[in-house]
Amino acid sequence: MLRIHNTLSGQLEEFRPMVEGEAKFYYCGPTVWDYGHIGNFRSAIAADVLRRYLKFKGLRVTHAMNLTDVDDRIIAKSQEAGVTLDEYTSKYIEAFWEDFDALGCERPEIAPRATKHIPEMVAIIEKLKERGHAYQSDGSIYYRIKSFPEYGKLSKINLAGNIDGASERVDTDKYEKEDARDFALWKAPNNAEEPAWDAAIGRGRPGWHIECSAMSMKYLGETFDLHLGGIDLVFPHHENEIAQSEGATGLQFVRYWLHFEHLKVEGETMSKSKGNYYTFRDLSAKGFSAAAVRYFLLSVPCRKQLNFTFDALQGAEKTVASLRDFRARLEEARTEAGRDEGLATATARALAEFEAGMDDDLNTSVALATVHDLTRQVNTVLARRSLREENKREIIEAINSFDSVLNVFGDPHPQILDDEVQKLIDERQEARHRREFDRGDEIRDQLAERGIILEDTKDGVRWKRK
RNA sequence: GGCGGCGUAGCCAAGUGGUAAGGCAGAGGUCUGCAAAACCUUUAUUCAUCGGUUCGAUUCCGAUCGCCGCCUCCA
Repeated sequence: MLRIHNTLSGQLEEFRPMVEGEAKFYYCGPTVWDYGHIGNFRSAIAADVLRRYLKFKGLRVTHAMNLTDVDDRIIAKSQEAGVTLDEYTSKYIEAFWEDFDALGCERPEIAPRATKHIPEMVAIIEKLKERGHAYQSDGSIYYRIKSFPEYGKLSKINLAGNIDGASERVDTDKYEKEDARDFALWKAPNNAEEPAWDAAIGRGRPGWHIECSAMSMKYLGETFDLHLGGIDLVFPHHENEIAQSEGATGLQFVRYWLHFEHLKVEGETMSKSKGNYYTFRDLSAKGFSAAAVRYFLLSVPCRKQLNFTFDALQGAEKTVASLRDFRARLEEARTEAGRDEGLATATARALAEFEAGMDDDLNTSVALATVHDLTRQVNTVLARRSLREENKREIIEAINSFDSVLNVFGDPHPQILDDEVQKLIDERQEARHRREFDRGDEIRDQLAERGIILEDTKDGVRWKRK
């Protein structure tokens, strides 16, 4: 029984999908120009872990996510560069999916783009106007917050009080709005050159929030199970999505809202001005593996802040290597027939504890702890070379189950060595048999320089890539 | 000013009203020709500080200090 913290109720709730055996969720992805930093990927990986866990639970998953490909900044930057919106955004979008794949995330079923869904947004805006939730002012269209009394139910925000308290920072005169709290659904172009769309509601471009309402409802239905995103989206983005969607349909929009906490870097906010802003590509350039980055980012439950440090990432690198080696050693292990009951019990218990941990609001820390407990126990048996056939099969199955959710074990099947390296390894073995250890060590060093690490075991020599 | 989150060993951290998971690093050992890997042992009388409630608090309450986020445009 999966229990998740629902931002809407502020409580831990049992997750019950609308349709038995099926889960539909939407994940608000990053804006194209900001796609690559590790905070965004922490959220993307958290969404991936949820997706994988729902499948682990036997649910059929429909997952949609977007990358925002139109906003004021994108428009400004594309104009600066003298290219079309599409030309400007496509390189970021390609790069995003490359990183997404590298980090072991499964692609969503649906990855819609705002710029391809203008008519759907316009349709919602028209409906909102009909129902009195929207009004036109100066060529732009705004949402009338007064018309939606439930406004604030997600973020629990008390706008009236806040705007008074923070009034010195709100320049209300700047807007042609009935109320400072109202937000734009459709924006009139600032100038004739600006990219814009012609629609029945006028020439313009969509406001930020309307795209997610339009695309999520188009692909997942007017009411759907889960909506996820970074905690910074709670207000105003998701609050406004609720106002738009529920205002237009009169139905509950989303049943469970999940929000992921932010990443800190060395205890501080990650920001470009502080010089502690890291993208996944920055870390790759420093030699860290995607597997280690993934492991680190998912090692703490996504509802908790996580402090990124290079020490911790270094540690993740070691851990991930040992998991990968463990899986390889397990697959290669020689066995005797039969089944050790103690180990079988430990395997079953690890699976149960893993699931219990994940069921508890996706507690990946607990899930990983059970994985480590099991691998240590199995390593002990492997070291004694006393693994039984039945146990091996069960343990491999358990590891595959863990990894179907976490995807941190890496590829168990070693790549093929080229002939030249194989020849050196053979030569070293012969030298060692003649007890010419200097020659053997020389070859070992030589191979290490080429990134191939040798380990001598009772069953012969093993190799792995650094 | 309003609202919320956090502060646990050198690092990343889980967690609970009943006496501190896990990973990395460290120390000692086993194995090895030497390594590597793996295993074994070990590493917080203590959970920011100070009070309170309780038979008992790291866990609940209050205060203090420190860090993070939202409250404005933009994703």
